Amino acid sequence: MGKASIRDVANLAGVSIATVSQVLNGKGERFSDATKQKVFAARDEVGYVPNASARSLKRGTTTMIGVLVPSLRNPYFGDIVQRMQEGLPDNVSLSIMTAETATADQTVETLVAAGVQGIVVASQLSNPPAVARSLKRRGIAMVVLENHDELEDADAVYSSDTQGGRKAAEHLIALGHKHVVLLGNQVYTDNLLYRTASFKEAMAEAGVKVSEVATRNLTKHAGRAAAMAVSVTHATAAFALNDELAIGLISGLNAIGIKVPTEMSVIGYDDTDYAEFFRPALTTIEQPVWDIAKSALDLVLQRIAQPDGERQVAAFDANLIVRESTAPFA
Amino acid sequence: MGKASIRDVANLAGVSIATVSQVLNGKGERFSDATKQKVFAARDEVGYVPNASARSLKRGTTTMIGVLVPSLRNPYFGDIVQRMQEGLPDNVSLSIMTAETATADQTVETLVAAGVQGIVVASQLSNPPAVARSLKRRGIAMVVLENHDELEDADAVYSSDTQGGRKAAEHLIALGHKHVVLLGNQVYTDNLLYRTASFKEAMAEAGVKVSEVATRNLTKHAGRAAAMAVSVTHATAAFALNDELAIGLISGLNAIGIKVPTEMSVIGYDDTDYAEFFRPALTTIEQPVWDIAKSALDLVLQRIAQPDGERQVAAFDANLIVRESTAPFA
DNA sequence: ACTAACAATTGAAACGTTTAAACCTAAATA
DNA sequence: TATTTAGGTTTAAACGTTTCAATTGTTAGT
Repeated sequence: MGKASIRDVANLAGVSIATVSQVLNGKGERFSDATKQKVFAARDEVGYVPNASARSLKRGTTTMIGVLVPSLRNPYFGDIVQRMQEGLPDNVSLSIMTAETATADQTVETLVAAGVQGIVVASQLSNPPAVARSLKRRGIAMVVLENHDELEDADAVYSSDTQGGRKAAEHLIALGHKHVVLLGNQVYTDNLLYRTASFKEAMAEAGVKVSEVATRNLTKHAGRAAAMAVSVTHATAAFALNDELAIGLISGLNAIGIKVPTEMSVIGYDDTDYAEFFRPALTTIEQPVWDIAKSALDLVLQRIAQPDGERQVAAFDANLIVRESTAPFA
Repeated sequence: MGKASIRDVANLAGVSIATVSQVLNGKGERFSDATKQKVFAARDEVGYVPNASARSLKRGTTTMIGVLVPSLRNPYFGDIVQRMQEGLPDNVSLSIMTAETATADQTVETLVAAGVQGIVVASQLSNPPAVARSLKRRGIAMVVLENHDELEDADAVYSSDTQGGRKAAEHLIALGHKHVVLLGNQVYTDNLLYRTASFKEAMAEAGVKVSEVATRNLTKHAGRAAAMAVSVTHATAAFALNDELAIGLISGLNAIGIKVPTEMSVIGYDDTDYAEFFRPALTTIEQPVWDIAKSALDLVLQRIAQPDGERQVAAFDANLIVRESTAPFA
């Protein structure tokens, strides 16, 4: 009834547990075929599956990688996680957790306690360098999905938010807008900080006025709720900090009778799947999800294999995708 | 350098490892305050975190629950997972994996090997009753997110697809449509089987013609690709097996100049967040995600605590949400 | 026949915890 | 004074593996 252990297999096969272990782990070059057969047969008969705890206790290593994202409700992160999952080597598995800023540090500890070998962090930590240092000291690999210069103790992969913010700005400038709103969270994460800073900087250079409208978070609902606040600024274009927000904003704008893009242009960020399908199709800044996910996975795996290599950083371009939600200022 | 063990804490504090263990696990009623302080201080100094493998090996129990969903790219599942995550008791964690039909069985084994205590399965298994039996024999709790009558060895939670399919049909019938298309996957899962069967049954009763258009999968892209095939049927309404498909279909229809809902009505399934924000806002069948996620979590936890109780089933209603993507047959 | 080499298998220690039981000391009771 | 009680702490076994060194047969070489 209780799960079968290696001992049950050994007894049934009439061999020692050492034999069972070696045969089942493919170290069985030296064992006779007869023995191997007996072991496999016994394994199948009792339905033996190695106890993961015991194995990783002995081996001193799990084969789990933790992934920490803010929310799986945002398809951007769903996509990242999905892609990492798909690219996973056979013997390793992902432990996915979600945590907003407030609980991110604590969730990292949960992951560590669960025995992960490495962590990919997309959530905003309270103090990334400190967490990175602590993890490194404990021999756990960490790669962050952000551009943080002071992060000496963690590998990083990101697409340039500085570039993305600027491209969004330049697009709006090129369309002739003179007053835009920056729609975003008030609890800035580092990525968003770069994104907004570069946007504002570019706008300042061009002499375009930017009004800021804060939101509670970066969801569609928050975007919709902000529509009125955006409209009273009398700006002619808006930069939403992500696509979710943009979609919500457009929906809200629509509800109060403001047409996008004729009366107001909206540009998003991320280029999630939905951007293309939404109507008006979203003009947005593309983050190369596929590359980000793949690099993050590669980097963390590599760091686990070789803890003391040089710090690695993979930076990708953020690209403007022009669709229907932006138009020239008439 | 290597991670600190309980022994390091004990040495530094000048006590035995038993003391450390007991104090740190709150069994320390009998220990003097002085000792407790020393232990805590030592723990903090060396940065000790209990080794999860060793702990669960000894305790004979992990605190991990596996979740198996088809894809995190579909916000329906993202939402379910997110909600389970949010409702999680403090000491337990979720191990989320994705697997389409082909690999679902194997992924269950991966989860088992990782030491989960229970599994919530939303993916389609090759042979659910067999998997359920096998898991039960090994003392692992399982709850399936589907309505499967022969599943004696697993708890289940679902919203009635039979009801949902019928409600979708009735809505279209009430609007006066005489020829509709059923847009869906050719690899039917059990849930979808009920969904389509009841839809077709209701349509047959009402004497409405239904044309079937198969898709490769249930994604937005598949929906868009099917637009032409749908249009050539000359049906006046379509039932898409989920919202993703519906969104894709509408987008595709639009691209070939067919207006929704004036020229064709489209109804989806799931009522994901996007249904409400999409334009035209999606008429769809709501699945009570919150209830489903919560019940699934409760049930699996309960089953872990008490493996030999009566089989539990939680069934919810599926509700029609009328928005803008359906209109009377003109 | 005697050793050497080899093939096949096993004994036993170790991984880091938890926990029941045992132990020690000092104070309380008889 | 002898004995119990209680408080405070430790000993040691166990959990299920993996793995190195040791052991047993066998066969080959001289």
